[in-house]
Amino acid sequence: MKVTELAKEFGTTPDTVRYYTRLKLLNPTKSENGYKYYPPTEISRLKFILSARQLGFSVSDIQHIVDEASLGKAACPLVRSLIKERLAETEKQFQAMLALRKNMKDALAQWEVKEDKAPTSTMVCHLIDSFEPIENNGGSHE
Amino acid sequence: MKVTELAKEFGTTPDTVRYYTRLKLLNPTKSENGYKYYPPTEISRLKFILSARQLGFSVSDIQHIVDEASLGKAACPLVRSLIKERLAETEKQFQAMLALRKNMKDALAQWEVKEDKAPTSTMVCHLIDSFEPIENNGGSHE
DNA sequence: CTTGACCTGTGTCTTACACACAGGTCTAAA
DNA sequence: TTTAGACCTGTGTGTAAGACACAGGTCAAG
Repeated sequence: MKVTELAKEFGTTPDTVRYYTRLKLLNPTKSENGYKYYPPTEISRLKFILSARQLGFSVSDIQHIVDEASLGKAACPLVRSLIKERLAETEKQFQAMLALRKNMKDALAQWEVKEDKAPTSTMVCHLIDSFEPIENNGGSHE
Repeated sequence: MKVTELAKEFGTTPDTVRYYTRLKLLNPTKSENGYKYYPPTEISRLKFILSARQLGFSVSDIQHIVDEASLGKAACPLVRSLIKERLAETEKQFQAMLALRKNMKDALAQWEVKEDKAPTSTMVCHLIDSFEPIENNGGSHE
């Protein structure tokens, strides 16, 4: 399989496949014409990589996992350990996004009814300058 | 105020203040010794920038807003319009994170009870290879 | 034989800073 | 007075995961 075919097969882009190939995560064979061909083992490896990405592993994580496996060792303990880390990070980011989203929504609501004002030397935009996050008194969890 | 003082004042880093200064979002005065000093107007501008960042505006957005205001025009319409865009983007990312988080949690649960397996030529790690997202039959919204 | 679709390598761009580095400046203590 | 330490300067590089650009080679079809 050639790069574009492979990408289409899995709903990704040729650039992504080339990126993984640059990083030696994929190791296609080179034909005489200079083209890269991906044999079945590399095809399933791409599938693996894409699955891992969907599960929140970084490309660097995947490199470590693949390295481990290439030594013949079961990568499962590493995989379990990594996903715990990534999940914790994701949880943090998730909470941050939750807060951000609330701020944005609150701001949008407040602003719909406020009039425009010209800027001054100390004030760029009173909407932002005077925005007050609405206290969600305590929160429901913990 | 000097750069580190200013950063501390608002709970940010000197590097961040320097970054905004590089971008001309902040325009300190230069003293004879070469040091930059931030007068009150620049101090309130930093406050503005940090507030805007917290509301999800990109640094580039803020540049546009500041440009608009520096022409004496009210930036409010631009600000309202931009936040709608950013909120829509945030909403998308939020849903993506929600799905990712679920996938990660499901995977973690599935994996706790699965044994380790050595890799094969076509399988790097059976945990990832055989992971199946748990259908949340339809979902509650829409 | 030419057109167009594909391929190659390589390099740059993106975000919002963090960090490094060489060298200048200020302050307080020795 | 010297010197140590903490600050400052400009500039350049690194980050994640690709996207995009570009010059040039290859291939199938008309």
